[in-house]
Amino acid sequence: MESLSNYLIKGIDKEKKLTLKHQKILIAAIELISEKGYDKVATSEIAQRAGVAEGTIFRYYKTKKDLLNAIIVPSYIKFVAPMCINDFMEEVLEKDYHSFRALICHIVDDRIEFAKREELTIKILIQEFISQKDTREEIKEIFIDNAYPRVNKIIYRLKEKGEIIDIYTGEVIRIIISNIFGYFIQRFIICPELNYDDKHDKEVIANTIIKALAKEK
Amino acid sequence: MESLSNYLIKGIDKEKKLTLKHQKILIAAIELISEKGYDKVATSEIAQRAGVAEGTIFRYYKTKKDLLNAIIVPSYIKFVAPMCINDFMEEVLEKDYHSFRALICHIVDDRIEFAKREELTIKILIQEFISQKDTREEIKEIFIDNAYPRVNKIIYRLKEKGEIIDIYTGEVIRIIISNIFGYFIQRFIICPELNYDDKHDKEVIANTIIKALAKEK
Amino acid sequence: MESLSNYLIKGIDKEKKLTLKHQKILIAAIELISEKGYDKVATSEIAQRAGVAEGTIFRYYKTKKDLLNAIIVPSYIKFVAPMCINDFMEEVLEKDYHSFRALICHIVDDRIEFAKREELTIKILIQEFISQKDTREEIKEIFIDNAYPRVNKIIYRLKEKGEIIDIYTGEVIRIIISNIFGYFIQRFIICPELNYDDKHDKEVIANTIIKALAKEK
Amino acid sequence: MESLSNYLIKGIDKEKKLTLKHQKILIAAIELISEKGYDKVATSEIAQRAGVAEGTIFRYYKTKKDLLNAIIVPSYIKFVAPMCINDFMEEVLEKDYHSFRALICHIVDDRIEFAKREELTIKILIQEFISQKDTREEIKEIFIDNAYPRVNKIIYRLKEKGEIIDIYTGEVIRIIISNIFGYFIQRFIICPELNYDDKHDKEVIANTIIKALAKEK
DNA sequence: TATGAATGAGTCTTCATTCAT
DNA sequence: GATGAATGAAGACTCATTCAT
Repeated sequence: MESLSNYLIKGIDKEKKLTLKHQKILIAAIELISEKGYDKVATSEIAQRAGVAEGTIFRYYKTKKDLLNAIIVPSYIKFVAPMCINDFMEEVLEKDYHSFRALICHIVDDRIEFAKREELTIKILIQEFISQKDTREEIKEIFIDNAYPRVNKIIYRLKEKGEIIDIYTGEVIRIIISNIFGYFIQRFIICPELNYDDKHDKEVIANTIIKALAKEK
Repeated sequence: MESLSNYLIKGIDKEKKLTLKHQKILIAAIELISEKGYDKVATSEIAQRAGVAEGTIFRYYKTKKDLLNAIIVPSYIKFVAPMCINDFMEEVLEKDYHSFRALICHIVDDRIEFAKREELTIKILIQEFISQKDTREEIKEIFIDNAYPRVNKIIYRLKEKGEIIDIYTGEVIRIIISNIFGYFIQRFIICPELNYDDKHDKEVIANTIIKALAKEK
Repeated sequence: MESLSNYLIKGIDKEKKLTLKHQKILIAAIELISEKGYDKVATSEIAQRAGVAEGTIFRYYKTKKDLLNAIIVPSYIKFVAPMCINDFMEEVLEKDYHSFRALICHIVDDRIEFAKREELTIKILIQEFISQKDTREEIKEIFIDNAYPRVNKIIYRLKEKGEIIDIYTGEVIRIIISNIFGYFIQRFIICPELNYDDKHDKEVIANTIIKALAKEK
Repeated sequence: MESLSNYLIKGIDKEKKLTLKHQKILIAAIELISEKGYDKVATSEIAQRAGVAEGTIFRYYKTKKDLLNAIIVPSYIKFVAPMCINDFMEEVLEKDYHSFRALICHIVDDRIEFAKREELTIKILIQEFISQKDTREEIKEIFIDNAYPRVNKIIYRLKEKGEIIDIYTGEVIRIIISNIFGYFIQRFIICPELNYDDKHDKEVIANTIIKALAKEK
């Protein structure tokens, strides 16, 4: 099985030009896995929905697990990527009095929009992250190597500027992630049958995080 | 398979006096499932760790799924039960200015202590709830039937008294649950290798929830 | 496993005084096996319906197969017995012109009455005879050893007297049995939901056999 | 499991070109089931005799029961089919004085020849029909839907023409079937070790049926 | 004598993976 | 590249039988 790290390096630009069959396989896999979960989907089922022979899947992915990674990892990376881009954060942080609010509002808005676009893969990402130990370990590793140092620096800066309260970085991250992913889980997994008012929801989530973290002045 | 609702009614006190083998099976199952996840554990493996013939498992549980339920459901019920007890909440709510803070502090403290005691089953509960659709549906149903009406009433009262902000009940619940379970997931699933300072953590979580929900006065 | 022959010898008078539990086991077994077939009934099921512990069954019958034999064999023996009793047949045969008709009518009437009384065991007998090779072999052996010589003699006598046509004994037997058991199979196995007019049915069956076998004069 | 009715419609011509392994599986299954009965044969045993992996069986038949149906149903249909063909019967019935005799002789001859060709499947058919309730129900249903109306009409016609005695259709059918299948049971199941003189046997069976049913003139 | 918990071999079935075409 | 038949290990579950109490 190829490791997630490999995907991180060479994975993304792979998507340039997939063959039609390859695309169909990916789409079928994403649909089915998001419906039933990785372990509950047979490769034969994916092949059937993709209109492809079962063997063909194994031309593109040496193992079933690789196929899962091909779905999860890019999605994960795209999800975390913004936090790895220097300029964006820096810029936000240099701004005026409202910068922390602006930062959180931006993150919440951006990530919810992203999750709406990639609903199925986000759903898979969450489910596999929670239930598959190895997937979790690999994603965790990617996070620690790539996103964490940067995020840590940003949070450190915010604390210095007196924008946020003085709790551990891990806690700040947990509070942000819990509230955003708590929403995803409610919306995409527990109650997908309800209607959601994006604008209202974003506001509530952003406010929750801001009130929890912002330093009272 | 017996329905979860049956467990709700008659399940808990069942644990009076299990035979030794029965206990061993439960313990082995809890350990293994919490380590690897329900689908990844074979009944033969459970039997082996329990020092019991495979067939013996099926004397106690008609199906493997029943065994899972015997683990998950009591745990879930005990987790949710406090919210179903009238007196407790009522009492807290009648208190003075600090009542909402007291309520949240109590819930957070109580549930974290509970989760520490039942770490393995809580872990299983979370993982299966997220990854198994049917488990989720059943638990959801129990919640809607039993806890929701009561919780709704309490939240309504808090809103009336001007203690908490005016957002939907679902959102209040999500914020509370996200932050508590977000902590559990971090502590028990993602980073179980770290040390945790209970007192500090409870404070941070309680504060997060309170700041997010309390009405500014 | 005890052989059928043993039952033949010592089996019947066994029924003198069965304990209550023993009786209940037999009754439960007969009901269940006639409903579902020997292989489809679990000993645990029999024990349950009999209100007896599973182990108790094995006090009375060393194996499950022995239990089946205890049901089948007496039923078979009672079914075949009349043909082994000298006096009855002799007597009939000595009678006047209508003797062959009388014989067949008597057999048909007698065996149908018997089958009605013992419907469940007859049903079991037929089913197991057809589907279980070893049961069949044992019953066949009993027939060849006990009933056949006698029956053969009777048929021979009837041929001599010009009452019946000159075909092989085996064929005579087959024609009689086919038509009687064909009726049982229809009545008890294929269409048990219909109502049956005993008098009419006996007539039809007897006539069928008589017309087929009687020598035209 | 595909319903028997589906087999009725599309099943027969399926046999065009089975793969070699498929054929081997069918042959092994037919042999083993006819020897020991469906319930007594393990799929692993079939696989072994067929020289095939056990899993291969399940590529061709979703369940073991489906495999049984694949054997029984075509055999049953071919057995009953002649009675569903208009022209044949019509033609026979239009004939002269000997038409009823001709009809029965034809049926007896034809069906015995068929049974000789398909001895093993006929054996399976009989055994499973008698012992498996669900198989019986399905075959019964097919008979009632397809063959019965046609057979009923023919019998009605024969009665009108004064060819046969006035008894219920069900009885006519039973007499015919009992005598033909009684022969099969004797020949293929009870005493397969004997030699049979086809010509003689056919005559005896046909005569039995004719004498039983024909109206004396 | 009666129990019923325990056994473990045996059953059907699934499915990721391989490979000859 | 693409196929899909074939594999066989592994899975959940059943049940006649035993045996300590």
